[in-house]
Amino acid sequence: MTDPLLERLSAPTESGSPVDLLPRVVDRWLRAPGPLGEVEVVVGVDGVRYLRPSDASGSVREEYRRRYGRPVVAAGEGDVPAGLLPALRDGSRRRPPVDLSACSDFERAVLTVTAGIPAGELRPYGWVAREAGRPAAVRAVGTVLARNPVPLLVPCHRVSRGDGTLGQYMFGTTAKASLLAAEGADVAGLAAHAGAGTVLVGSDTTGIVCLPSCRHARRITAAHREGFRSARAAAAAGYRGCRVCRPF
DNA sequence: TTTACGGCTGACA
DNA sequence: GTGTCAGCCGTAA
Repeated sequence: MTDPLLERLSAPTESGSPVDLLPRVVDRWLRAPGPLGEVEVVVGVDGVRYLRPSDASGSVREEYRRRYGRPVVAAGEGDVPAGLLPALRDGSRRRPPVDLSACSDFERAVLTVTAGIPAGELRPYGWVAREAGRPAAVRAVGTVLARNPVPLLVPCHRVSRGDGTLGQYMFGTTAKASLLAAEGADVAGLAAHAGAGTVLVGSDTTGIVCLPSCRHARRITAAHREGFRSARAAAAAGYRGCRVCRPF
């Protein structure tokens, strides 16, 4: 550490008591293996603040400083948050703490809703907007997710377009599909539903409709499965929405 | 304060 | 079925 400001922040005070201000104003940066290749991660005392694909030129740290106005130093051995490596290896594991305090209320709401989408399942942008309390802000949800500070940890790859197609992704659509496949999603089957215009899948024995990727939708036997092109069509047919995936 | 811009959607030709 | 377009809405410049 050569920055004089950082040295002063970490120095003992005149009264002799150590100041632990340093970790509160300076974040830690590290590289870690991710499901799509190496990633760079910035960690603060309250959790992971930023994550991006590795870039040898140092642009990730530069982008972080510019976006959040906070200095970054290399992390030490003990600075890797518990749960980070398993979460990056397998999206279904328990996540490390994530610090979204630099986000706006709307961004935090969108990211929090997104974080609750189960592994291997998809929810539409409009669904996220509704669950975040701003049903009309569908487009804005896309904007927030495009800037997701912690992709993979907040699984924005599990958000799809309303017609069932995958939509765009920070790391590319192919990466989105492969992440979902690794989580157990039937990507080809979901694409087939979307291609057929089927947005919802119901069971004629229960009268319940689900989003096609919902764990309950997968259990409907072929003989009793009925596809719908819209929530309105499903409701008109007397179906109610699944309480797990809440399609409408 | 204003404007432009998106990981979108639904309607309409 | 497939384009196109206007509308929507939070951000950043």
